[in-house]
Amino acid sequence: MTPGKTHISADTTVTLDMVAREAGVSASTVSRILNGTARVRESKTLAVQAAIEKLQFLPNPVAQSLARGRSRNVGVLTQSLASPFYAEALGAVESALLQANYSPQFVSGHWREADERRAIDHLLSRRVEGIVLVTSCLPDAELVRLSRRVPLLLTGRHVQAERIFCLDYDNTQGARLATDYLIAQGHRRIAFIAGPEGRADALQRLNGYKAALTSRKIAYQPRLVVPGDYYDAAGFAAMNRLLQSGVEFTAVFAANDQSAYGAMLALHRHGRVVPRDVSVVGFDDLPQSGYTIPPLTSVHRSIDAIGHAAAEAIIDLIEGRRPVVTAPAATLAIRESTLPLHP
Amino acid sequence: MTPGKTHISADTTVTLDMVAREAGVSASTVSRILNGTARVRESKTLAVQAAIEKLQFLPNPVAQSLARGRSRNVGVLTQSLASPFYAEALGAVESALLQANYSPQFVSGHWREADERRAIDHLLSRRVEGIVLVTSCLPDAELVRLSRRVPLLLTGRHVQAERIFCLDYDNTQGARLATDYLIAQGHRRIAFIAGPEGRADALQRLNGYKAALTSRKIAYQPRLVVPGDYYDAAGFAAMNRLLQSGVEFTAVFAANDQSAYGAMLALHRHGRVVPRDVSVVGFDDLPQSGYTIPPLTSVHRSIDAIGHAAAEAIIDLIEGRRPVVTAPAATLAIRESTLPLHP
DNA sequence: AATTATTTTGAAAGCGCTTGCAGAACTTAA
DNA sequence: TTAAGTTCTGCAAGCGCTTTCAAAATAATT
Repeated sequence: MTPGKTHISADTTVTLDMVAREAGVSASTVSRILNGTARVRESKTLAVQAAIEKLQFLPNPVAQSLARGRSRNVGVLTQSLASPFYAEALGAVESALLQANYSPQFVSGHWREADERRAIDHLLSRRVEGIVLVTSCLPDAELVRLSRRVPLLLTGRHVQAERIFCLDYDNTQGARLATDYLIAQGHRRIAFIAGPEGRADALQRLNGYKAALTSRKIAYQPRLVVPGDYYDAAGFAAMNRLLQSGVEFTAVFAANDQSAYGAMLALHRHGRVVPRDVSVVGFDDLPQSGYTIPPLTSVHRSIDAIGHAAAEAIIDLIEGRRPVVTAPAATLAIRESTLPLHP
Repeated sequence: MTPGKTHISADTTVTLDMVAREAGVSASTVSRILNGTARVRESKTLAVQAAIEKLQFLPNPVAQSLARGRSRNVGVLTQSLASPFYAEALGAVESALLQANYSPQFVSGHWREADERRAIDHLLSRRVEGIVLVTSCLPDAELVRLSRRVPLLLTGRHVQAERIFCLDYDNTQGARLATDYLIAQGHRRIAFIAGPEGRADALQRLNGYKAALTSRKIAYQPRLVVPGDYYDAAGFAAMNRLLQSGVEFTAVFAANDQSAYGAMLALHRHGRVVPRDVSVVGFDDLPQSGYTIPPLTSVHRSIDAIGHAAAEAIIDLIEGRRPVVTAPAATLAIRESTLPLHP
């Protein structure tokens, strides 16, 4: 193969020594130039750069990791790569991490403790220097224990520990915002489709709903709250239950957009028109939600900002700094699934 | 810290030598036991296993990679982690790869050549042994060149080369299926909302649409075809154009589900009821599509199966085998967005 | 011009694991 | 019991890079 001006070079891997030889200097010098860890004579720097260019040298990060004793890998655990909500966050985490020259290692836990544990072991064996937990199923104690091995960035939940930083994205306040809005529109009988039991963020959303009600002196009615699990199917089922139970309500607040989609379909099936008969509000503001019929009013948080913040915080933690990040506050994207009660 | 029976051990990293010393054997022996690369006396094996257990030893994959000259990393390039369609495929790829003891390295290209190139460079520098390209923006020649460095698994497009394996997921046939169905329902004026220009899969879908028409002796009418880009917004705009242009049509086939969502909203805005006035069919069958209003008829392919197949194929390629995988054929998920023309 | 303080460099020793090679420990055959 | 086979096992040499240490080169002082 003739050595051509190819962007992608031939198969033999070029090593640092080869560069050193080509440039007529020692390996140490090349390394120093590469890492900027010491002054080097201009002329040599130039020669080395030329050699690198000529040989198309790419340092081998595996060897670097081994020599430095640092992997520059950070684990990113998500429950499901396929969830539209998390997917967006991951994109943000990825770009921020890459920018800081860390390599994200994505793994997923499928909402199962055992899977999550296995995934984390995988990350540990890969010598990650920190882990971003985009929600976690594991008990607090286990996370605390894990944090002794490697710093943790946890979203959606609060666990107190030296090396755990929790990025709260204000579920409570978001839920309040949504409920307040419905109340302001004159609604009094507001149903709530809950998230999966036992998950902190789901609980927070429920609490926000309750808080809004009580602050406006509206009695909290357990009958208006139906269980869900954040999936469309459960939202559908929940709304059916609600409709069949005969409780009166003029609005529904769903713990997330997917539940809201399901609920809207159920309403549609029962001949109830959104928003004329029932107002619906979701939570997450998926990109999708601007194109449902009708477009869904939803609690919005910049997932992108959250992802970036998470990445930055874990880097701070890894590098021994105290993270100073704040997740942006929730806002309400008002669209067409809500209407004042008596126009 | 008292050495307790913790799942997660203390901070000092345990090395193979420590295990060797603890078990009273040499490092080589430990290595051989770990890798099963040679017979070892039963008694030593036991001793080593005990030592491993006691010290909670986890081999350092970085060192392994360096020593073996193999990373066991495989790159997975997707255009957008956030796309609901790809996210699902990634999950499948991940699990298959992990199962075979490879580590997926996800990166995204954002549909931009430059970004994709950078992402690939990142993968190469990470010494991946193969790359799964869940679609690619790069020109054929570049992929061919890349394939000389590392085997490639390409989906959504066909490029001929020694170490490129293309996993076709039958866009043409899927589009035909959808169009045929509409025709069978009596529709003759079928509009088509296209995908992004220049992308192979988008073109294939258009071709499938055309093929179905001509095979039924229906003249292909360019006026019925409007451009889109696979996003909801474009689907919305496309339908508006169609409606304003005044062409008659009783059904629409959108190049993907997201376009269909946008189109349905536009129809809704114009007071056209789906499916009574217009039948709509999508492509991809996103999980979402069972919960739109009305639930969307869509071309379905098991993304999960595709992801698995892709992972297996790239492993075959890496390990020097010829992949023998076939993507499952497309089927049509018939739901409520379509109706016979004259019931 | 002779010293001394600085700045550059290279040699060499790892990082934690794998593996070719050859000697040690057992077996089996004679 | 001894020679010839087999089956284990340890030594040592890497894998490709970083980094310490001390020598070499250069610059600053007297």
